[in-house]
Amino acid sequence: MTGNPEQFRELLKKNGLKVTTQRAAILEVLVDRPGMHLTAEEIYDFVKIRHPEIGLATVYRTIQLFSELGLVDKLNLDDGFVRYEISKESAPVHGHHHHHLICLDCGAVFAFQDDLLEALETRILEQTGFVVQDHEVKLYGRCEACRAMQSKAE
Amino acid sequence: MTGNPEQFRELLKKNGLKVTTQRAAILEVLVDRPGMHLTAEEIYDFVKIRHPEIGLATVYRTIQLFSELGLVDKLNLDDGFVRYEISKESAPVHGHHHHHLICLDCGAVFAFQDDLLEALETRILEQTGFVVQDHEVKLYGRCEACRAMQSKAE
DNA sequence: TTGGGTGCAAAGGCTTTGCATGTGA
DNA sequence: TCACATGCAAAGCCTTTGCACCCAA
Repeated sequence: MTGNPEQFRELLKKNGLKVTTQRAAILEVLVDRPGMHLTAEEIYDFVKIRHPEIGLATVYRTIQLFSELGLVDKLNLDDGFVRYEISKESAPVHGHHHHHLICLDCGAVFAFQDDLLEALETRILEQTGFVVQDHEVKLYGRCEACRAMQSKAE
Repeated sequence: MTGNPEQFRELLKKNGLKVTTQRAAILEVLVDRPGMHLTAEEIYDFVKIRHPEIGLATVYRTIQLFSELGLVDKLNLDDGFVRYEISKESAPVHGHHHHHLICLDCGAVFAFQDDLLEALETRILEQTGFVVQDHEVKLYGRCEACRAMQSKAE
């Protein structure tokens, strides 16, 4: 999670990067909101509360940096925004941790942990010779709350 | 596949839409290239060969229309372009047909057919009450050709 | 000291929209 | 005829980039 400031400092230093107020502030916003899928603008707004001087460009640059360092995961819901959340893994390893349930009614996004895809990946390797390193799975449907509301309305 | 012009005319008429030269031309470009993932600009370039008068805006509008009609599937490779391919299903049904293998080395995109996810969807329903209607699966890794080239180089 | 980092504003690049004109039914 | 469709150009919108100033190390 790299909620540990010391780990964060080390990671940056190790890559020849500086530990700035802005970077720490952006990380904090993300660490405090695990599982939320924030756009750059939303992150910007949260950071501005405590650091009004920050620029949107810095948020974009920092998020991209964090993404390269493996600190955040990207999520694209095809609504014109790229979204970010703090990575489940702390290390810069491209682990298997992308399952998102997206409700077509209310737009809510849920996470789901499952490693069933390992079997699929094995089959792909056998049949095509393609080695899977990472995956992104988006499942569209209807969440429990929306289904309950719908059946009540009927 | 709706490679059948008659089906295409019927589908448009049924929705109160007109069968225009442009729409037919764009569909033809897509039908002739199954499994290719074309950007709007690429479709535009192909259509222009035979119909130089067409405008890019028409391509965007038509593709969006086709998407709503279920004639094309969208694919987002996070490179700034939205890509389209003719739908495997002809009907406006959101079927289960999204598995893409994306090579991190050469960028090639392969399709893979598999319904292993049905088991995952059942599990999700049981554990969360979320009903999955459609899914998009992107698997990132290394294709056979790139792996072969790599091992040869070493 | 000094090279990386930041803020601001301008530029980019894909996509959408307004509007006058064109055209299928 | 006439509502829908098209072309062109302008506008939108998210994101990136240029540049002068700033500040961790």
